[in-house]
Amino acid sequence: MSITPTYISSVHANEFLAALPANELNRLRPHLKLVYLQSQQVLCELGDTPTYVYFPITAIVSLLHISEAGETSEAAVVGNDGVVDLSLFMGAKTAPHQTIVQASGQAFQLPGHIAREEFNRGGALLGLLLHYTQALMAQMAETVGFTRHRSLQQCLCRRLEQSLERHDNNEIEMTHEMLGQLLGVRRETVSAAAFKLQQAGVIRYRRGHIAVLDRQLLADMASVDEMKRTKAPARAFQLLTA
Amino acid sequence: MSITPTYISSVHANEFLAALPANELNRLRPHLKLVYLQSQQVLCELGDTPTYVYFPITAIVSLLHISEAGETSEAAVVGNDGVVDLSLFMGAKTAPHQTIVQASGQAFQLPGHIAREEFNRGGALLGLLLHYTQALMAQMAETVGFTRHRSLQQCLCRRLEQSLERHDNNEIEMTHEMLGQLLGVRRETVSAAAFKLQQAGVIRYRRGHIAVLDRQLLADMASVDEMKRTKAPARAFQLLTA
DNA sequence: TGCAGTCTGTGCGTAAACGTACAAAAGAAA
DNA sequence: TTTCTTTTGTACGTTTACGCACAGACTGCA
Repeated sequence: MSITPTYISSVHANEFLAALPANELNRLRPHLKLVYLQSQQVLCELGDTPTYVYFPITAIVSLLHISEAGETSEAAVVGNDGVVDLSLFMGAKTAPHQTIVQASGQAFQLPGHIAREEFNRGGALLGLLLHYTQALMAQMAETVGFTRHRSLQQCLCRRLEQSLERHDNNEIEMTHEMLGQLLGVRRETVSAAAFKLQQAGVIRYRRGHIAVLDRQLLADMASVDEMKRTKAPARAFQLLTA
Repeated sequence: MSITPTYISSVHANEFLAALPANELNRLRPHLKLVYLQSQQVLCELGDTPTYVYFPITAIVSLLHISEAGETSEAAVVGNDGVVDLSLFMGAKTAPHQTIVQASGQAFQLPGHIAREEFNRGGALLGLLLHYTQALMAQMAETVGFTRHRSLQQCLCRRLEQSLERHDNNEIEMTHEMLGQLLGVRRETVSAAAFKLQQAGVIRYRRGHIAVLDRQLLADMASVDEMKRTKAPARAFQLLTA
C-alpha cells in the first residue's frame, strides 16, 4: 500500500491520532479517509446513530444541544484535539446531541465499525478515549458555569478563544447569527457584545469574519467581569470619602 | 464468607450494581462497604484524586462545578441510578469538579484500586460505565440548555424532579440556600421561585423541607414556560381587535 | 451595474436576576 | 422559657437579555 508523505504527516495533525501507538495507528491507517467538512454540515443528527468517527484537523465541530422547543446551545467544542462522536463508543444507540461543523476544514473519517473493533481490543485507544471523555465532561461543566455566572460578552470571549485554540490563525469565520445559536442567545445580543469587544480593540469583524486582535485581552475579559473591575475602585472611593 | 440477607438485597438497590453480571458482582462484593453519607459531605474535593467509588442507594450526590471566583453550579446529579466518581476510571489524576452529597442516605463504597482492577478486565463493568458516562454527558448538556433557555423557576422544577426520581418519597431535605448553590443563583431568587410554586400548589415547604404535592404539574412547569402560555392568548386578542 | 439576499445596527418597552440590607419567623439549645 | 442560630420574607434600584420591528450595509450574482 502506497501512502503519500502528505497523508503520513496529516495523521499527526490530530492530537488524538498522534497519541496512538504506532501499531494501533497502523491498523487504522488504511481506513482513515481525509475529508473536507463544510461549515454547518451536520455530521450526526440528534437521535441518530453515528456512522463515522471524525478526527478533526483544521475543522472545528460543535456538540449542539437542542431542546424540545428547538432552542439550541453548544455543550462543547471539538477540534484537532479530539474526536467526534464519542457516543459511537459509549454503547448507546442514539447521540444525545447534534454534531455540527462550525469551521470548515479537514478531518479524518473512520467507519464506525472499524473504530469499535479497535476500541474493543482494549488497547491504548480505549485509554485515550476515556481520557478525552473526561476532558469533554470538564468542558461541559465549565460551559454550565459560564452560562450561569458570566455575561454574554464573557461567554462570547470564551467561545472565540475556544476557536482560536483549535486554529492556526486569528481569523474566525462565523456570523453573529451562528454564534447566537451556539451561545443560545439572540443574534442582536451577540452583535451588541461583539460591538463592545471591537470598541475595546479586542476584535474586529465584518460580515461573517471575526479577527482577534488582542488574544491576551480576550482571555482576560472572558474570566474577569468588567463590571467588577469598575466597581471595586468605586467602592474604595466610597471608603475614602466616608 | 457469610453474607447477611439485608446485604444481598441492598446491592441491587443500586441500578448500576444490579446490572452487573453475577460473577463480576461477586468479585466486588467482599470489597463493597455500606456507608451512610451525610448531606453536604464532600466525597471528592475539586482537583483531588478520588480514593473511593460510591454507588448511591438512598443518597443523592452532586457533581458541582466551581469557578476560579468560587461560583458554584451543579453539572449533574447522581443517585441510585449511577456511580461516582467516574474520573477514577478516566485516567485523569484529578477530578474536574467537586463531588458533594445533597441528600443524606446510604451508598456502597468501593476502594478505587479494586474498581480499577475490575474495570481493567474489560468485562461488563466497562460497558456499563461507558453507557452511564454517556447518560451523564446528556444530563450535563441538558443542564446547559436549561440554564440558558429556561427561567430559574423552571430550573428549580427540574432540579426537584431530579431529586424525586432518585427518591421513594416526595420529601426533599434542602434549604433554599443549598438549592441556590446548585442552581448557581442567589438564595433570594430561589425563595421567590419556591414561593410561586407553593402558591400554585405544586410544592409546600418549611425550613429545609420541601414536599412535592403535584409531581405531574412540577414536570409540566419545568418544560413549559408560564409566560409563553399567558402570552399566546394575548397575541390572539391583538389579532381579534386589529 | 443593479438587484437580491444576507448580515449587522438600532430603538423601544419588558422581565428576570443581581447586589445589598434588613426584618421576621422557625427550630434548637440552654 | 428564653436565647441563639438558621432559614425565609421583603424591598429597591440596577443590569442584562428578551421580543419585536425596521433600517442600513455589504456581497454575490445576474
